[in-house]
Amino acid sequence: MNINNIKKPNITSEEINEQIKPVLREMEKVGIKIDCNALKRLDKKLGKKLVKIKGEIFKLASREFNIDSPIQMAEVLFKELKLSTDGLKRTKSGISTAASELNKIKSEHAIIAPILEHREISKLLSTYLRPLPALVDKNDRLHTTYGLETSTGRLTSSEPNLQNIPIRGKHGDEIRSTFIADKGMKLIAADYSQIELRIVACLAGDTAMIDAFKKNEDIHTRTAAEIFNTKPNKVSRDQRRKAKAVNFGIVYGQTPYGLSQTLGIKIEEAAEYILHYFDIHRGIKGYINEMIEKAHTDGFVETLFGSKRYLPNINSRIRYIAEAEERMAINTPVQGTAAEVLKLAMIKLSQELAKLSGESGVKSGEKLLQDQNSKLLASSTRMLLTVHDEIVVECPEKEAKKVAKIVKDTMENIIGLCVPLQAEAGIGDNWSEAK
DNA sequence: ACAATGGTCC
DNA sequence: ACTCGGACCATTGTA
Repeated sequence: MNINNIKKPNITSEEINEQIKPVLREMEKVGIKIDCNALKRLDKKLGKKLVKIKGEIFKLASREFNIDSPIQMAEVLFKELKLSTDGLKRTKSGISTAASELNKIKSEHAIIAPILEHREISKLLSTYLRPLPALVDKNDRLHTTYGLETSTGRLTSSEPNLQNIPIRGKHGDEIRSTFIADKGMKLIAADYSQIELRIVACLAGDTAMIDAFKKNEDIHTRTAAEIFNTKPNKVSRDQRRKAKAVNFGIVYGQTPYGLSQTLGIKIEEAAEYILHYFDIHRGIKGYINEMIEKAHTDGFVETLFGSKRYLPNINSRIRYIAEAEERMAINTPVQGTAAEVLKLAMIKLSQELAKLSGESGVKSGEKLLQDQNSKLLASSTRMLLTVHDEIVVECPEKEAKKVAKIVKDTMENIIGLCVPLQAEAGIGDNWSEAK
């Protein structure tokens, strides 16, 4: 890896993981408050809607069946209603009824739209709205468990997973807004902007990309201008959307097929975009080749802080297996380094926030003030959540602005890359508002 | 109890 | 002919 663009870290990934552990245990213990009543109201509202949609689906299918069963769904759609199956993905047991596939035949029959809506709502009900209220403590707070065992170095969150709480979709905001700050407190949500792209720009030493980030340009617009041979101010919304998918895909080792699926365009068109992209971004192309070559010869790749991922099947004669590991070889250093940067920021931030409750707290060492002090700590500033490139903090209302600045500054200055790191911090009474 | 399928997040 | 990076969880249906 060409690390000439980056200062050599003086800490290893193992040390980072040791230091993040107590920080995570503390976050788990504190938990985050949710508005159970709001959650139950939403449950009721969407529950009613679901019943209505169910009726529509049965009417259009001319019979009742289990909508949650892909087998029965496929039978209704493809045997009874005889919807076309060509171009649709197959599963072991027949035709796939995944949303991405149903979207392709949406115009064929009026039953598809309510099915998709049913899927969306039943997902929210069964995974979030119903289970979460049952998991709160006596203070209405949810406590997740963070894990360190991933192949890239990212954190996991389980029981409950608070890293996949809905944010897109029709009801995303409604659900996020049930994650609230305690009385007298505010939530601060801060996330890195395009941290993975910034990291790959540096790992790859891609001059065009480094230049863009240094000038604080809109990276997707710039990419669009590049691949569509136009000026940034002439880029259309659709061109920017496509360029965003291209940028996104770089980090994943995206293929023309994958990009065509994501964008719903022809493979040939996708291939053109990618080729044109690599023509301009020689650094990125070089990085990809370098990682694949390293994985073939060494059997592993590594992150900036030295976390290794072994790829034992990269020399497999079965092509798709070898190719899968080649994509991991491309992605792991990027995703893994981003994870390390976030962990470092969390470690530093926990220290900064601890200092904060120290200064605003007790002035003398009097014994009497000790429980006052512990009360103060209970309502003081602390980290609650982390979601891969985001940190959520809770703090007293009056300090929110000050704390937001500390969070943002800590995240942005945690490491000197070849391009600036940027973090956006928002303040609100709930998670949705704070973003 | 477990595999398959599908869906949510970054 | 067919595929993209990393997780966790709910439901169905079979063993």
